[in-house]
Amino acid sequence: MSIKSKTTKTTEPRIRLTRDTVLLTAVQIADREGIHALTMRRLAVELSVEAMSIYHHVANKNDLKDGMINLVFTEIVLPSRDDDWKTALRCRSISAHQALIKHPWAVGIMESGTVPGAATMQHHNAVLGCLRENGFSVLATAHAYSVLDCYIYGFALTQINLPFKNADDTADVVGVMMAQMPSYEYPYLTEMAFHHVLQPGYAYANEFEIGLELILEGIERLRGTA
Amino acid sequence: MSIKSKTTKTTEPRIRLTRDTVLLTAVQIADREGIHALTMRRLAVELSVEAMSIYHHVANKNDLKDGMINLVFTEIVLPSRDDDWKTALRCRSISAHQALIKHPWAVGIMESGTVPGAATMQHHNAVLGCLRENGFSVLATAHAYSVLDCYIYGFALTQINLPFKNADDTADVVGVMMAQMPSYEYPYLTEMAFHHVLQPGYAYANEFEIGLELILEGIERLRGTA
DNA sequence: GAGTATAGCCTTACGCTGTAAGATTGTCAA
DNA sequence: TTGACAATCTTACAGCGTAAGGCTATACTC
Repeated sequence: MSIKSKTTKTTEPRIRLTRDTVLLTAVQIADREGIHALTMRRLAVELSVEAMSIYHHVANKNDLKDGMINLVFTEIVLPSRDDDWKTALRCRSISAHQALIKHPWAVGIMESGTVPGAATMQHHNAVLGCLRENGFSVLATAHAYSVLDCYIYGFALTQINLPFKNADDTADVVGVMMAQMPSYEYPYLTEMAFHHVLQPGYAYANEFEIGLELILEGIERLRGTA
Repeated sequence: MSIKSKTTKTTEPRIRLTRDTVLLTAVQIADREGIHALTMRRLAVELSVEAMSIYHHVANKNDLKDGMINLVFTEIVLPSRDDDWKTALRCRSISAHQALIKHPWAVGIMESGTVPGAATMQHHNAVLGCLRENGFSVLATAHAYSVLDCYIYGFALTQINLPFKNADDTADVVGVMMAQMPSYEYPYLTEMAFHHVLQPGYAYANEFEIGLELILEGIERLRGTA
């Protein structure tokens, strides 16, 4: 029973926005309907608020995106100190890949200088630490981290941009592409399509761990080098 | 002297647009001023034309982007048949990296299902051929191509999104970042900054060929496998 | 409890975007 | 010369991010 409740016009208690609810709702919209559906007005509707109210919790749309990216990093498991470095990095890499696929807009909006948030910094620090504490020099750590993360981001980018999302799609899309072009023009592309991509059970996502293992083995050889 | 030239109003001969000039001009704008500066009206001005005229040569802005991407692929050298597979792939990979850095918008607009153009298809076909003709099975080729190209795209993405562009920038940006955060909070990040990134002569771009070599060696081990 | 400052939310408005619809005009074939 | 058609232009619209400023519920002071 508030003081106001006896007056004729019971003004509803204002549900107050927070930066976290704004970011979380934005991520949900982007996940469900794509990053293009995420407009300030659309976000406002979802928050039962007017568009301009959001600007009291984020500086602008770029700041909103930065916060969203940081939320994605929150989901990535840090390399565990209980495992050997290779296992730890493998788990963390698979987790990172999953997060980027779960939020397919993330890798796309990293362009144009995002400001790293706390979770992002913590993540980078932990991965660097995993290498440094296991016999990698500073230089070797830099090399290893670069090649590993570039692969993870590049794979996610590639997978997300594939025109097909599942096995059924694949047959359709590849079928149309193959029909449009004479098979003698791109023979190796055609071969790859028929002898690999169109085979039952094919899914590009399976490729991730194969490349990951190749790179982890390469990183192993960096250990102990200057 | 056209027939019309004796009339009072000498109508200038219309300079006719072509898809190629539209695409080329669009690439120039995006290169010079960033992809955000590339609007249909801005492009129209550059072409001395009204915005809607462009739509007679491209279906819509997405089609424009597809064409631009294909133009970028045009610049990437194909793996040479005169070299051994490793040299050929190395040259092509470095060339691809250069093209993506020269047109930093390219990797960013590959999102959301671009339709591959002829140059793109030819490029993929040639790289696949380079592997298939040198003792790689279809499966090994798929693995090799995936890991290699993911690395190239991921590296370009990473390099482009770095907050600093040159050595001078680096000192500034890292300096500000380090000042903002207590060094004990992210010790390994701090170490990497001071002992590697801030060292004279540092440039992240140099990292590319190191990771590339690591991956090429990994690919070599795929040769002859099923 | 009353008064007041302020943070949070809303209203209005502006210049920008991509592009649909249809008028107009330059060019080329007959 | 004429007619057809393809290329270009004009106008218009809905939706975008966000600047400026008004209103009000809440929280702090006395």
